[in-house]
Amino acid sequence: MNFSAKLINWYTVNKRDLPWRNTSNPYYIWLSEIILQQTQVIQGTPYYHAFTTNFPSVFDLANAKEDEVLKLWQGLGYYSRARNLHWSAKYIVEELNGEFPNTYKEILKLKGVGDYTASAIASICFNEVTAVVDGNVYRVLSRYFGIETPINSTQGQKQFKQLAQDLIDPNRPAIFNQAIMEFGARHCKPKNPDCNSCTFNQNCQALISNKVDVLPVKLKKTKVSIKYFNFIVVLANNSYTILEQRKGNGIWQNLYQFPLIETKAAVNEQEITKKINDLGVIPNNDFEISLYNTEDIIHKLSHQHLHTKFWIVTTQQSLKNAISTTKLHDFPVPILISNFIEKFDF
DNA sequence: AAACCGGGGAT
DNA sequence: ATCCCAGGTTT
Repeated sequence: MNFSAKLINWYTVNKRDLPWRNTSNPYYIWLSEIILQQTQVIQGTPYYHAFTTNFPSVFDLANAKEDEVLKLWQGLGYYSRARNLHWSAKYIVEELNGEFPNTYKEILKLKGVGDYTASAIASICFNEVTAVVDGNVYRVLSRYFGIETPINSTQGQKQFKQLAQDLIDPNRPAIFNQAIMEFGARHCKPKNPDCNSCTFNQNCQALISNKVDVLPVKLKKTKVSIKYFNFIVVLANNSYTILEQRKGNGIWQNLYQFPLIETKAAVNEQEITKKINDLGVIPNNDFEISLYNTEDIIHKLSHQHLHTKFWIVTTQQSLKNAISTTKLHDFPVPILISNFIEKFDF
């Protein structure tokens, strides 16, 4: 039996019953693929249910406000996915008459859709013979064929894409693509794969050469930078506060937060008071300040560790652009802010 | 080619 | 503490 046939046999026995496997509606498959980018199934599944429930059709998603889409995406991370999802829904409605594109080439024109996602949708929904290459596929193929080309090099990306394209069953592209990903996720795992019970253990080059634990090869780890975030939690007349929307480049684009003062090092109450005075957030600089968390909250992102202080600033002044604290839950915020809102007794 | 973009699961 | 996750975009 060849690689493809063995793989599909494994899949028919071992596949999970996942929500998006019960549909071939390209809109739902698209939602699932965007949600699952760099996201484990266990984390993405609740969001898939939320989006299909709140936006049952591409028209519903296109008609939503961006804040609504971001709010539903809150906590999932990589928020450009949500913004691009919304942009693409409007594009499909306005430019394509609401009809989902049905070829790899046309699907690729959607924002937030690259080679992997276009291949996945084209194969699963339209039986186009386009091989997917995700993290699972890199791992399975690098091990089975003993390929040591770094998977995050330009050469590696081309090599593995071509190999997957050579291997895909042209008669069953949808099954093949899902099978190789499921096999990577469930059996050929990053750590401690069960090679003894593996259907490929007579032919796996990594197992034969004792290289299972070094494949796939990946270049360089990015180093983490440390930042110091001071959120100014205004509490005016015990019922109003201030939020700002993050603009421009950087993390959490278009999400909301308490006014942020970033510093180059940890600051004390005196220093932050001066900075608040300079900003002129509170009329007449008439406020009292206290630190909510005595120990910095260290919020860890892939490339940054955010050493965070929440400063509680109380005042009796009336503020412009203030919102009722009862409305705080309506805004899309980073999980760091959401956790604070849940804990703090507004 | 390298940097950037989140949050959480698995070990 | 480290690696990884049904990756894509920007610089």
